[in-house]
Amino acid sequence: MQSSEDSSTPISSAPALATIAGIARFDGQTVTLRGWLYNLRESGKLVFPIFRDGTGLIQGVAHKSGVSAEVFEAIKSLTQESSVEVVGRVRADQRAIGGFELDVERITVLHRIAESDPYPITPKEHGVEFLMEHRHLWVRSTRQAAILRIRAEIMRAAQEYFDSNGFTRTDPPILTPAACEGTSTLFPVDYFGEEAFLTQSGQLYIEATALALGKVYSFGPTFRAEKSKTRRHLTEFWMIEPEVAFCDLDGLMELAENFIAHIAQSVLTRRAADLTAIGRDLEKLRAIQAPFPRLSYDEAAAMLQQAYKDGQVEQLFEYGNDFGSPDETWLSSQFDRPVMVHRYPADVKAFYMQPDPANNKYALCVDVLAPEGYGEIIGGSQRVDSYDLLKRRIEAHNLPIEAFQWYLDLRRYGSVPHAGFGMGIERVVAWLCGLDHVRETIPFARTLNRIFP
RNA sequence: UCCUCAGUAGCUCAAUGGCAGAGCAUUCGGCUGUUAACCGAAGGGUUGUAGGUUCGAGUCCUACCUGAGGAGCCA
Repeated sequence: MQSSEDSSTPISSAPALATIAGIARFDGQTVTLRGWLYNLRESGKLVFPIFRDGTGLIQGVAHKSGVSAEVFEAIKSLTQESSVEVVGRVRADQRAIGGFELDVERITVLHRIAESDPYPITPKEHGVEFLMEHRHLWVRSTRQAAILRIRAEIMRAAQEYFDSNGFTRTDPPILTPAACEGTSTLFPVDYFGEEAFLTQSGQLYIEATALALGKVYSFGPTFRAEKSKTRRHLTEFWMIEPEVAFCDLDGLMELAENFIAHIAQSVLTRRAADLTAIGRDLEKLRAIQAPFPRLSYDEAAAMLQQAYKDGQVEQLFEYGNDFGSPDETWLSSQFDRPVMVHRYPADVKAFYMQPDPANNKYALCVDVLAPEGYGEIIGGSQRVDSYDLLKRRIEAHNLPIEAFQWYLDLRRYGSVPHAGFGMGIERVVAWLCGLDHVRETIPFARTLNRIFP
């Protein structure tokens, strides 16, 4: 009977299997590494193969007089990204990038890439189109791998925050019968002859589960058929959405700032090496602590109008409109941590947002704008809890009332004040990593002009 | 949908309207500590597509295709 540990037994009989990230504890010992050739340098009778194994990079060294002719030739003729199993002695060395080198003793070439069809992504520069066309290979690069590890940590920390604060994860359906806010930005699918849509938000559904379980969240992909071609947009992206019964706007803003601060500090603690590897300024992340600055829409609008007078923004902000992208960029650049803008005019916001009792021209909503021009990362609100008002809103927006009967039931049977928000994971990854574009924040980005590979 | 920019070797880019080039990658040779190593050599092209102007077009004009950045909309 084979034990499960056999899966980590080297292919050839060989010393203990090690990973590059955990190589330090094997100093002076002979180990087996499994991975790929990252790059190869030669200097006469010396070869320096650099290996990667998914956890890091390590430089190997072999001297012609130190190994058999077969081993030396095998290393010398390796091609980039050929897969190998290497046996060698780990040696601390100041000259090496990771602090350790591997004196190669034996090598098994699992798959050697032919010279006639070399690995396309070389260690030099490449353009966006070429890299996206080869995304399935691009993810092997150290930078892309680091970003994906940071993404994984952001997702883990986000779930951890809710899981350890009394929330229950309740994921809504991805196939949905009707639009939340109009159908123009939805992807239609054929559902046994009926038209269905891919979800663009699970919010309405988690309002239902929040009234069942109190504090809930959902986490999954969402789809928007917006023809947006910017560094902040994907057509398929991951959103994490909490929804809380007996919660008002103030409670929601407190939740949002504590949630974001927890994610930022977790990434800083657990993925500092990856952040450094991709060139992120860690000081900017250390500043991300609650509380965050809060601005009412009116205060933000006044700041924008003053900024126009001072020549800091190009276009005069017209009071009553939603903020444009350049407006958000300028506003967020005034702070060293995310800024929460609340109480927008109800007219520019969604039908399900609760009016401010102090002035019903305003909606009890909040947008969280990330610093450094990364834009809106969270949009949320207190929800309308009155049956009559919600029904009037649905009718005023010309939405099909039949499709919303179940949603109205939530106000018909034991309605309570409740609030929630949605946070786009990719924008948070782009922001925390300091990236130019969200296409690098997800393994395989779906954008306006790309659904390949 | 609109605005702007780009498309030349496998990749990244040059080329005043006048012989289509370099670096990297690949192959061959050299080098006993290289750090996107370096040095020498070789192979590698229907200049996105279709028209047009011109003695002559990679270069100018028109249309289309593809991509990028931005606006609107959004997370």
